[in-house]
Amino acid sequence: MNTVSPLPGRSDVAAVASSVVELLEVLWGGGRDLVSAPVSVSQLRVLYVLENNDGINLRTLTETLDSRPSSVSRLCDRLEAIGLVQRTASAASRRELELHLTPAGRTFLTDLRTTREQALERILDAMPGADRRALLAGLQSFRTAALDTAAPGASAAGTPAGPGDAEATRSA
Amino acid sequence: MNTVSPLPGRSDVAAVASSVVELLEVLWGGGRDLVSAPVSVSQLRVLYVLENNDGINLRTLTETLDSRPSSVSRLCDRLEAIGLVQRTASAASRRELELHLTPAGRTFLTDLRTTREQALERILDAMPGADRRALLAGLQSFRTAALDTAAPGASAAGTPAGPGDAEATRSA
DNA sequence: TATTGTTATACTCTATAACTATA
DNA sequence: TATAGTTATAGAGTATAACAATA
Repeated sequence: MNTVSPLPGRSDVAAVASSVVELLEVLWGGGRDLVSAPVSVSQLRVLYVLENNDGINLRTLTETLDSRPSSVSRLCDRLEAIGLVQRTASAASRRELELHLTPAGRTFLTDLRTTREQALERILDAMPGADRRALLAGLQSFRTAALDTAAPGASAAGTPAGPGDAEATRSA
Repeated sequence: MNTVSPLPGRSDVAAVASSVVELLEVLWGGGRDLVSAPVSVSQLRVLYVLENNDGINLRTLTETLDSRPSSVSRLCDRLEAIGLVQRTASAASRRELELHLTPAGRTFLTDLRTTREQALERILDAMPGADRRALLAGLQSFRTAALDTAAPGASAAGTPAGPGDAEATRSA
């Protein structure tokens, strides 16, 4: 039982912790520039929501972010300008629109998560293995409780399907 | 061993988790409006730093926040205007100044922490006691590792003296 | 008339650059 | 001259209100 290589689920811990932080960002309101993101935190929140709710309209996105239509419209302007998001016409109604993550948008999120988890792993490396396992168990349980408690029926953030996922990633 | 009242360290967990998030906010960049704070996250970060570094000058505060003097100067303008921060003349040099948290500033932070920890406790209540204890142990260890790894010698955030503090809250 | 999305306007936050005053 | 702090000025984010288009 060493602290170096053959440790069970070291990057699992990083993945779960990362998803908890993402949860907190949407739940509490957001981070800032986080790593070396070319997008702001506000824009990042948009990407998170679109990742799990592809094709939603601006109104729904606004409500999910607990923001205002004008702000979200401006956000989408810039996200579309840098090619991470796309606005398309809605099939249902001609006054609505569909918001989509572009392939570049998905790639960006993947890269961001990798960067974050690597940063977390540097810290986790300095922790005793027992503590790391305790943290993993605790965070998994916390995430489940947070999802059930604060976001009943909403699937705003949280990585689509984390490695250590045994419970409800989205409850409803 | 129930989940309701006589649980060991339930608010300890909340306090430690809250301080970890505060750590992440300064370490990673910040949250947003968080609860119902009358101050922005940027202003909140200033308060955090001043709480642990009373009387520092604007240059040092700027470096700690990894920002620019002009931005921080504006931030202090507004924080001073709402009475949470005070600028005083420096004893050392006539071209420097000392930044202080006012009593109102300290009260604000105390109230904010209470609000946050209550919000956390609502989630923690939904967790099995064993998971809660594991989370506590894991987060304490994580915080220690994060302080030692990412901020060697810096004491930017982290509640002054948390309940479950056994290790280095500030390392140098 | 109600709803979706946008634009008009204003304030905060951030940053680069220019400025004042010390040292 | 170098440093501490403050003002320009400009871009991004947010919000309220007014507007166009659709239902």
